[in-house]
Amino acid sequence: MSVTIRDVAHASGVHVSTVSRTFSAPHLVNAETRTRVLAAAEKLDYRPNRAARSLKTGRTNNIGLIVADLANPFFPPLIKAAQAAARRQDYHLFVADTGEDPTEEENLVLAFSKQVDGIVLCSPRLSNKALEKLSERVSFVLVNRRIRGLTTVVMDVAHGARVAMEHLVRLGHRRVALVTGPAGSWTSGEIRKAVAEIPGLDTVVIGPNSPTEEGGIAAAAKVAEAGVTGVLAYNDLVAIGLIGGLEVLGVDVPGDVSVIGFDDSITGRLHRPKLTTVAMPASDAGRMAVDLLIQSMSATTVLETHLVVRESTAPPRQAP
Amino acid sequence: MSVTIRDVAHASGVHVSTVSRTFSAPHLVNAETRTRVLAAAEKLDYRPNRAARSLKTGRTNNIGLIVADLANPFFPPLIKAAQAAARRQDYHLFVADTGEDPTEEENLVLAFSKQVDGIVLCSPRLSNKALEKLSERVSFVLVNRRIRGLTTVVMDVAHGARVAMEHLVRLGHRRVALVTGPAGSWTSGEIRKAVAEIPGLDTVVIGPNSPTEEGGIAAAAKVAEAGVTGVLAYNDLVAIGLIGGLEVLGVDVPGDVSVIGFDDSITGRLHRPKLTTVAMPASDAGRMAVDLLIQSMSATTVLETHLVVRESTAPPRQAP
DNA sequence: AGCTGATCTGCAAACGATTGCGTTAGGGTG
DNA sequence: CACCCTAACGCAATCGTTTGCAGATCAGCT
Repeated sequence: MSVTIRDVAHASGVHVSTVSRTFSAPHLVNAETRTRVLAAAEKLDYRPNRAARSLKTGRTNNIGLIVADLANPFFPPLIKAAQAAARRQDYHLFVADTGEDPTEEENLVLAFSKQVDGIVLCSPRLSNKALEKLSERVSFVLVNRRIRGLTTVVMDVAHGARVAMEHLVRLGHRRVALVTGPAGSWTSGEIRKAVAEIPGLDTVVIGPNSPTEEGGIAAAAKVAEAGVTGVLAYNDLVAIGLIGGLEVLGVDVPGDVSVIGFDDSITGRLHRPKLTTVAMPASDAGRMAVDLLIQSMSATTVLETHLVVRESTAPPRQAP
Repeated sequence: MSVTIRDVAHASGVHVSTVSRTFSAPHLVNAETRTRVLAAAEKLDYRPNRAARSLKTGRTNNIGLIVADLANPFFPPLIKAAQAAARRQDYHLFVADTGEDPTEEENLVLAFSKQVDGIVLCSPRLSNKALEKLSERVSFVLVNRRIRGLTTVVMDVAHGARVAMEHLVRLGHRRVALVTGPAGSWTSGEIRKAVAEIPGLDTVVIGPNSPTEEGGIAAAAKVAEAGVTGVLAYNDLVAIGLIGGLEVLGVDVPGDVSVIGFDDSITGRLHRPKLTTVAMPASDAGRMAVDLLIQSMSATTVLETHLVVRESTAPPRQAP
């Protein structure tokens, strides 16, 4: 059927092992032989059978990437960067989507485990215990979740949240709402902790919420009732949903309430009013995660975040 | 190392072939034996080695999905649906991104070809000839590209374009611009042809353009100079970029110029002014493409599009 | 000439599953 | 009772590579 190492061996008059070596350990074969083999391989259009290779070696040259929701604009840049990094080193990337469901997350990890050299797990919702257990079966890198002993790359959301809140304080806001994400979200927890430590700020926590536009819309009424003049939302989608919801309630952004998002996603960037948001280094995270995986390094990397001030924040209406 | 079919055979007192059969052809093994084997497999936490299986069978249970740009909001819903459809049938999905580069597209197809049972190729930029050649090496389904003999699922963009233009005509517009996509784009060509056939409409074609926000911004000046009162843009990103660019030039949308996008992407949906756009059934396309691939059916499927009228279109300022 | 080492290549055993074929046991039929 | 048939299972070859080991060749040195 398809052309194998054996055909190449025949065509170039050497043993199969020599052909194998010209690909996987070129320095072990004579330069002249090597060119002869390569020529034959080229002529026959030979491509190694990866299944056979990984059966023998135990490695697959594949990586799995698992995210909560492919359609959430936060992830595509991360996936894109991860794919590019993988491809640069001759790895291929499986991508899957848990639909925010921890059980499905576990199933996916198990399903991938026999077929990849490692998994990049973004914003996992599984418990620490479950993740530690899984890490015995397959190596992985966690993104935006910190667990002792597991290699992780996290974005400094605490810093981002602090800077965002300081921005609101500087504008004159004194009472603000934190519109959080889903219950199990590590970043949501980090943000909450960071904000609690900020002095001179009265904070009301609204959540948990779905990390989508709908989540933001649903939270609008509570925000309006909370008597706040500023909001830090879990992500850009929530911020946008919230702005829309507030608009319906007759609350103007940024006139009556200032809103800050998280992510700096394309959807947020193109929204009007232009969203003030905490930029997350999603591309860097994707790239670093697969690089760490391929080098099978154990490390915990912290990536910086920064505030992008645009038009959804302003001083409160009756400034003190 | 890891637990194999042999261990399960030992533990349940049968031959390996019986174990194999309890998984791949259960009806061939006695019910009692089967439960015994399954119990042993469960206890040992056995998972079949897919590399070994595909080495023997020649099938991989993997599918490749290739898109032009992962970060373009048009694709994530398609990818999400494709992944879900694949997973439902115990397939896994490789995802890759060509960066709009035909050469990379070909490389990816070749790289995937030995490792998947088929490829979903979205909006390919390769020539018909090249695609036909490639289709001899690996089976694939084309999305939004029609080639005789290859199985495809396309969205009826011609219909969408006609309806969009009729919408403009009904509002009173007589001279409109078509802001096209990249040179090799099949959909761009279809739209162009469809629009050319519409009577009573003076159309100026502006392009090719990058299918991004930047592409739209770059086209703004030409649109402003073209003396048109309506625009059909290649996609939502281009439409949004265009609106932004026009705004800078002091042209109001929809006051001075009406703009229609394509895709109905999340980014477009959340934009202000709310974008009038042609909705594309991206999720359906993703799902259908992988279903067709898995059933290895040869077919050409046409998916409907429809116009979503929102706020970026209005009658021209001085109505006739 | 003989020895040592370095290079290069061939040999053959794996890796873990699938599958055509052969064997066995048991039941049904004439 | 002899026969055939079927269901259930074992046997062993096979998929395409990799890799430890050993043999062959040759240069350099004593």
